[in-house]
Amino acid sequence: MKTLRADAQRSRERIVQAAETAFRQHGVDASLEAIAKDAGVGSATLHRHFRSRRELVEAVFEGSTNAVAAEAARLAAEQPPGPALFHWLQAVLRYTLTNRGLATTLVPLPDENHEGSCGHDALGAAAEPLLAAAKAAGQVRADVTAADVLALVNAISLLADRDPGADAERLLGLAITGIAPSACTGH
Amino acid sequence: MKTLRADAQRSRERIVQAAETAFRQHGVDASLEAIAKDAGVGSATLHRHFRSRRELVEAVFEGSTNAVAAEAARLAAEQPPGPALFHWLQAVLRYTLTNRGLATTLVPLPDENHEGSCGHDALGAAAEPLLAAAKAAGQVRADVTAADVLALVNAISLLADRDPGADAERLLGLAITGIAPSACTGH
DNA sequence: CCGCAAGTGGGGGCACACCCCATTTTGAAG
DNA sequence: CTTCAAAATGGGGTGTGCCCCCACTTGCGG
Repeated sequence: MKTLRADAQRSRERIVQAAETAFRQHGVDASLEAIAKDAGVGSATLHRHFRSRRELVEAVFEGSTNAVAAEAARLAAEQPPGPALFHWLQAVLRYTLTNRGLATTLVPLPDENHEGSCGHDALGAAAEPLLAAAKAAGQVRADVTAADVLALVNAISLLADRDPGADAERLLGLAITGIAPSACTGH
Repeated sequence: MKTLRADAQRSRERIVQAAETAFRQHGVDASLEAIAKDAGVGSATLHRHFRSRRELVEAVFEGSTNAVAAEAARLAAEQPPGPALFHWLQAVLRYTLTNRGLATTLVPLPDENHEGSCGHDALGAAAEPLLAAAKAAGQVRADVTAADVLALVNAISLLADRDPGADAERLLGLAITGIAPSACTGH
């Protein structure tokens, strides 16, 4: 990033702001052209700043995603490892639920060259220490990874995104404590 | 349903057949117009038979969904309750994974007036007895419902749909046996 | 103050969903 | 077999949205 020109920077901010409003009102599938018009820029400008809808969505939610990631440290300091992890996962879930469509952009793009932009990474990094602590305390199975728990939360978010009738928090609770306590999954 | 006219019936079948091919090749987001053309009908005809893309998708997958539902009975007869349930859930998961995009249509439509068409119902009905048996055998927690387990499978399907890197079967295993064996979710 | 690269936006191309309505097809009654 | 009204059809029109081209404007280092 080689220092955007001043006017370009302004355009970018206006677009993100307009997008934030539009996403809140019409979901993340809001018309990009409408966003451009609201922002007072041409659609070409929007497309130059954000090559894809996804990029725009990530820019809009970057701040709040980092805030949720930061929450992890706070919880780790205030609660024992097990509950800290659980409550943080709940927080992540609630966060995605309050922004319909956000869940979709938190799952890593399959072919992404991984330039670190994806908000998924921030959450992954935040989960790591929480999970490690919970494992050390023997409250979480040793063979579970941060990617696993995040994937599960994300999966539930995606479901709740489409089916408002689903009780996402309940499902998270079930996934954590397990549906079948006795391991009947073997042979 | 008041007996479609013969030609209408023929059109309908040709559309479903063309759609099946198109969905396999381009996913469930394939162009409806292209499907209509392949089927040799006008786009208006397609839209009259299937008021929405979703309706068409459901028609295409109706048969195989019922087949998976039927599989439940077979497993129940051949295996003890616990493994039967687990293996059937695995089967449902694999089924959705082999048809990218299918997972989306298996989640019930929020406002649907529930005319029974939704393939979700068939799976729900199939899950019920399996789950009841597993509960009776004490291999599954008593507070879990059929809707719960299916929701979890569906959630994982949705995730895997978007992130091919996710190991869906592994996640299902985790959700069933639980991430945190000791219930650290309390207070 | 100048020049030019960075930045801009209107408008065009394209693809798709969805619908209107003149026309054809069906099938049952006479 | 003829007739004909209702059922079914499909070409084409409309609207919307994404994306890009390219002539034009603007910030800013010299």
